This record gives sequence, C-alpha cells and structure tokens, in this order.
Amino acid sequence: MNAESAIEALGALAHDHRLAAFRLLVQAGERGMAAGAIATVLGLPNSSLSFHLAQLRGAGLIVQQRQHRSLIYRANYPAMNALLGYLTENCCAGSDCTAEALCPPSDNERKSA
Amino acid sequence: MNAESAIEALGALAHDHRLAAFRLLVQAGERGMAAGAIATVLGLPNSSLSFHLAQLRGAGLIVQQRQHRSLIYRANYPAMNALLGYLTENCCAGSDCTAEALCPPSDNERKSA
DNA sequence: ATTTCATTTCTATTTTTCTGGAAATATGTT
DNA sequence: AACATATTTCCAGAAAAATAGAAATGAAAT
Repeated sequence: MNAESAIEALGALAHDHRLAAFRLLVQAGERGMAAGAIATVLGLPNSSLSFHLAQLRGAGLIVQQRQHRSLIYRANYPAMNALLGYLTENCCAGSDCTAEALCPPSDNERKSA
Repeated sequence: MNAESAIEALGALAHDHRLAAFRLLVQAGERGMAAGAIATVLGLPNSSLSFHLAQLRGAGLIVQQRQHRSLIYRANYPAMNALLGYLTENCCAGSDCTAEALCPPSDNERKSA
C-alpha cells in the first residue's frame, strides 16, 4: 500500500453512495449482491450505481464475479485491511503504536494474516 | 462516529496534499508544526495549504493552536482512531471480527482506550 | 440465431473541489 | 503608533467528480 492507492481507496469510501454500497456488501458477506439488487436497495439509477461500483472496484475495495446473468459484487476484506494498516502504520511516528488487529477477512485466511 | 462524519474524514484524507500534511503532522507528534513550515515542506502556496488544513480541521483530524505569531497544527489521534473504529466496526458483519487495537493517542490516554 | 435481461459505457450537463494571487486579519516587535 | 510577520479569507478561473438518460454490450434462454 502506497500513498497513491491509499488516496484512491479513501476517495472511493468518501462518498455517500459508495460508502453505503460498500457497507451493504460488507454486510452481505461471502454471498455478495448483484448490481441490480444494490441499485434497488440504495434507490439509484443503474448507470449511476455502475459508476460508483467501478470506483470502488478500481480502488480494489470490492470484487466482481459473474453469476448467471448477474454481476455479483463482494467486499474485499484484505484490501480493506491493507488500507487500515496503511493508516495505522504511519500513525504514532515510531512511538509504541501497537495497531495490529484488523478485520480477519475469512476463515481460510485467518492464519496467514 | 456516523456515516456523515466518516465521509468527511475519509474525504479529507483522500487528497494528495492533505494526506501528506496529515502524515507530516502525525510524524511531528505533540510538537506539531506551524502552517508556514508545512507549506515549505510540501512546497505549497500558503493559500492553498490553508484551504487544505481547513478541510482537515473541519473533519476533526487536526487541531489548531496559536503559538506566538504562528498557528501550530497537530494531528488529532482520537479522531483518527474513531474513524478506524468506525470502519472496522462495520466490518465483518457480525462474524468474529476482533478489530480493537488502534493507535494509542498519547501517554495519558493509554489506559482508558 | 434471436430474444431477453442485467449491466455497463457513452455523452452532455451540472455540481463540487482545487488553485493561487491579492487583500485582509491577527499577533508580535520596535 | 507604525511596522513586520504569519496566516487566512476572498475571488475567479481551472480541473475533477457526479448525475442520469440513451445506446451498447455481454451472457443466457428459447
């Protein structure tokens, strides 16, 4: 994680619709949600939502996967953790900052984080 | 911490100059830095920097204090932690997310965090 | 192969944010 | 009081981001 990608991720989250979409996906968990479903829940036109999902995806915060006719989106926990890690890493400037425990992404990654 | 202030803080950090300024202040620690010094280090016109410092301050991420002729800025660790807490709080959606350890702001707050 | 459905890309418009010089404000100095 | 210094506010222009309708794409069903 460098400054550029941190800014991209922060900027992606720093928007009403995108933060809402991201949190929706975080709550949806492994199952994820189809673009249309997200648009319905958030009450957004498809084109608008698509724009925002692309932003989140460009920042690496969410992941896309086709399932039948729909495109399923999922939160990318490791990317989320990388961002938090970056922010805490540059925090406290050498003093005893013990920021470590972030969000364990999923069962199969818990031991390697 | 609610969505609105989280977005404000995220947006404040999601900018080249502001992230640089914030990290500079984080590294400066308790001592802080005068606006002019920050402007010099970052190579920005005073008016431009002032705009960005105001953004960070509006988001509550930094704090201002006059010292002689200069305005000293300091990072606001508790606010930083609140933001990280908000992001991790809404992470993992009820599963075993143990995100807790953030950045201990200062010696006198370490025991109450 | 054609149709259908879900989603994205295109495009123009609007809105917001960023920039930096000049003037104003606030503090400290002589 | 007059001056010097540090920083902010004002302003207008420039740049970037958001919006949403319409057209295009892509995958699957018939």
